[in-house]
Amino acid sequence: MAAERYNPKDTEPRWQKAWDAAKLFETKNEDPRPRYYVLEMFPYPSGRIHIGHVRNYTMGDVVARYKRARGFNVLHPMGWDAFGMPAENAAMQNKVHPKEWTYQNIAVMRRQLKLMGLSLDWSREFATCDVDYYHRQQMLFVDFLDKGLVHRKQSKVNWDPEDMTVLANEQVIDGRGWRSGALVEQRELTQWFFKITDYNEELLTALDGLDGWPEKVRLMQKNWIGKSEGLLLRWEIAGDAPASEIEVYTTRPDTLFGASFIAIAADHPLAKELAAKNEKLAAFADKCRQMGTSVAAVETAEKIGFDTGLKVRHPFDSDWLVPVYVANFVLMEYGTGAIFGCPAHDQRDLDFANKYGLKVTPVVLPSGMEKSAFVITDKVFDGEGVMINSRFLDGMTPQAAFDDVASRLGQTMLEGRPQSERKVQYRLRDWGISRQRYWGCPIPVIHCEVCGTVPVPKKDLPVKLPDDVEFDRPGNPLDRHPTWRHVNCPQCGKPARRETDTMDTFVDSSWYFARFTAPWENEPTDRKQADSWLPVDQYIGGIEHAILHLLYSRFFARAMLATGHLGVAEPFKGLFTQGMVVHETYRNEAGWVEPAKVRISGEGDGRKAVLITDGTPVEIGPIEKMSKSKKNTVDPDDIFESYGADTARWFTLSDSPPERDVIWTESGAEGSFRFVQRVWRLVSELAAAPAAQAGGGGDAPAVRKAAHRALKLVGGDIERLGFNKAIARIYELVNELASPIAAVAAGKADAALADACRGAADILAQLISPFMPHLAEECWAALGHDTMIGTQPWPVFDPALVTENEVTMPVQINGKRRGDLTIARDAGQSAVEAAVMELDFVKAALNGAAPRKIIVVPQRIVNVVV
RNA sequence: GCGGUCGUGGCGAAACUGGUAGACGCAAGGGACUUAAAAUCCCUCGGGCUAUGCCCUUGCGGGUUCAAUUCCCGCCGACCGCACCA
Repeated sequence: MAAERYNPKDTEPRWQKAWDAAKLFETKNEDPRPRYYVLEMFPYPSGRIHIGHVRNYTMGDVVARYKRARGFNVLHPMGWDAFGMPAENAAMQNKVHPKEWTYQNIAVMRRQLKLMGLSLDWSREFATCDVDYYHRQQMLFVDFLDKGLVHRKQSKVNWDPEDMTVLANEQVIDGRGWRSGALVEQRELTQWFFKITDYNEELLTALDGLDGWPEKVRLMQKNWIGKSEGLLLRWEIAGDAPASEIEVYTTRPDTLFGASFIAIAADHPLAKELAAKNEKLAAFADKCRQMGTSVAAVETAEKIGFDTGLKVRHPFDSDWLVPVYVANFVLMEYGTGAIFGCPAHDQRDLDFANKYGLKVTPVVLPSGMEKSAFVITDKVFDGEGVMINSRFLDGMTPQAAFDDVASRLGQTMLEGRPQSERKVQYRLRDWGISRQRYWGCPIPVIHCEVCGTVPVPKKDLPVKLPDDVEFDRPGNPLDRHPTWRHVNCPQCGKPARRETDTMDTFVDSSWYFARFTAPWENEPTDRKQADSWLPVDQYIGGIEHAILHLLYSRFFARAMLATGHLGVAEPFKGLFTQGMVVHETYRNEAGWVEPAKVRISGEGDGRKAVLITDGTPVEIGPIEKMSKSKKNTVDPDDIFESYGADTARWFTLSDSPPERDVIWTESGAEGSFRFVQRVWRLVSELAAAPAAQAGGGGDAPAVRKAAHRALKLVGGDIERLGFNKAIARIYELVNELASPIAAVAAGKADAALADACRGAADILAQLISPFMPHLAEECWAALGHDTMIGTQPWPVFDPALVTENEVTMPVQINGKRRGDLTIARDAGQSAVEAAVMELDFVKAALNGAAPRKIIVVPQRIVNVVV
């Protein structure tokens, strides 16, 4: 009667085949049931999947399987974010073509993902480097161009000297390329840009409606868009100068009477003109530019300036002359490249003023402080208060003063124009998408000397990447290709040349979710299908994409809406950012040591690690993100091989909340595997139990109650993506079922208990099915069902089974629990009070006196205050 | 510097909307079964004490409340994002 051990190597491939044969996870667009779209961020085909992918895709799969069981027509597709630099690096290092390298990796990773038993619709699979896909992306580009959403301009760009390509602002992290880590340089280049700034206000305000997104991500996007409301303010230059005025941007016009200098950027047109005639200034400007290239320098850089000798007139007092400096902390890229400095209320201005001995006049007095006691030395005041030293603004709040200044200067004229106007400024810049690389989507444009830049006509699309390219030198192979770039102008027919830049790979991932809804379509999307599937109900991926990919996709949806390819503006209704899988690190004199070679003993501070082979000590390092260099990786294939996919799936969702990192431990994985075996043992023992029972007791209602309670809680937990909690509930249920099932298996229970156990086991199989689908199928079959559990509806929770007529409430004396009271569920306040007064420990506490108060929270708690 | 998140046993963590703090898992210790091992099962597992009970305990210090891990104020610490953005 001893049950055989569960063998995932046998069951997992068997059930995967059965699902495939039944086409269980292929989604039909014609299916009339309500739709649910769950998507995990598609992987870059780097070579092999890592355990982080396992966690990410398991989360999506749990949701997909659960929603399917709840009666939804679920779309759960998979594809490959397949263009990008690593393929070219591999080409250069290993003499393998990027295409070959990429598709080989895809084949390996597809096989690995299939081992996981994910309920994916593989019939919709594509890679972004498929001609079919980038063809449609080129169609989108041409339509965007036509609609004025793409433009070409010369600008200062971030140049990654190692990857020899341009990077978007979003791809520069701490002054370094996000992929290469090389220090980024500034270069002037002509580039293609998507006009994401056309949507800055909308991208900002629509964030409020994204209540299915983590607050953190919304905030990060909000800060990235960086809206500020202020005033453009024109200052007349006194005396002879190359210009007659300087325009500044300020968010604090209320502090205008605290102004003590004007500062302009080294790249400001006026600064350039002055520098042309002033060698010292030119040298100073050069110094500023050099400092500007590295963020590290900016952090420590001192505020320095150069007095131009120019003076401007204060807008409210033409006799008040303010000096003009060129300063290193003013950016040409933001606002007008010129500011007015109010040292008392801006820390940078104060540092600058203190260095150059400029006047510091406080104009906002903190509420409740005496004017005489208010002194600014080296720390500014930037809080709320009341205006002082500001003539007609005195006594106002800063907000009122802001409005007063805006309205007055909006009416005074300077050279025929209002002296100021309200201006909303954003930090967000247009998205530069040109990359000087081969392995990307070609930008479908032709440069003609006569006609200018001409989009490739749609009938001539796709512009295919040539296969015969050389990677023997750095730079863009498309540029060096002998024939590819030569083409006749589609307008005039004269010889012209192709654009050789390709698109940023973030373009590819900005609309793939829409393509999945109809990947066979000739147009980029099938409007009917896209509109009814989108927005994605639940999107799951890493927090590292909080800005880049998620902001670009939101822009793309709007651009596709404007060009008629989509009917929705927001691509992702629900967003979940999952944590990583991390692992402890180990090292000895020889360097990092693989976890598999280490044995651990002891606990707490006394934990010790030794090398298994010779017992020499190993230092236990910090828990870190898995990386090859620290050798703390775990290969999913090894896990599948020794424990099976179900164990890996179960473990990566156990213990830690999904948004937090989970620590991979060998003992934890073994624990999960033990649980797999435990479930199988219980189910198979129950299935093998003798039909004739010897009678005798067991609490059948308690078994049913436990199962239904778990059913209710696990369902709720999955809905809220509380996978770790759902798993804890399932453990609880199994603990509760263990001894009743053992009794049934031993033939020592009556028919009622046996019946209750079979019902509970059915429920258990269904509860684990989203997490461990292979085990669930095996149990379901063992329990005598001839269906697949993957086709079964989620069981209906029966509230009557979990409510009881009596409740047990804790009873507190002065807020401390002293005992409990079991009483009818619907007992009223007075009945509870009366019952409590009869309890011995309450009588003892009262010692004959009457209680001061009795608080009764029905069905919850009683507190007696003495 | 600005903005945000979070501090609970040896460890990962639970605790619905202010209502029994530590569910569940890992590790550890003890025991049963076994010739033995594996597997499995049972018990203990925040700290203290004058121990059938009582006291303390959710980073620290205050406050509100009958009642605080949860709300408020002030510190300390960790992590994340942005960063000369006017």
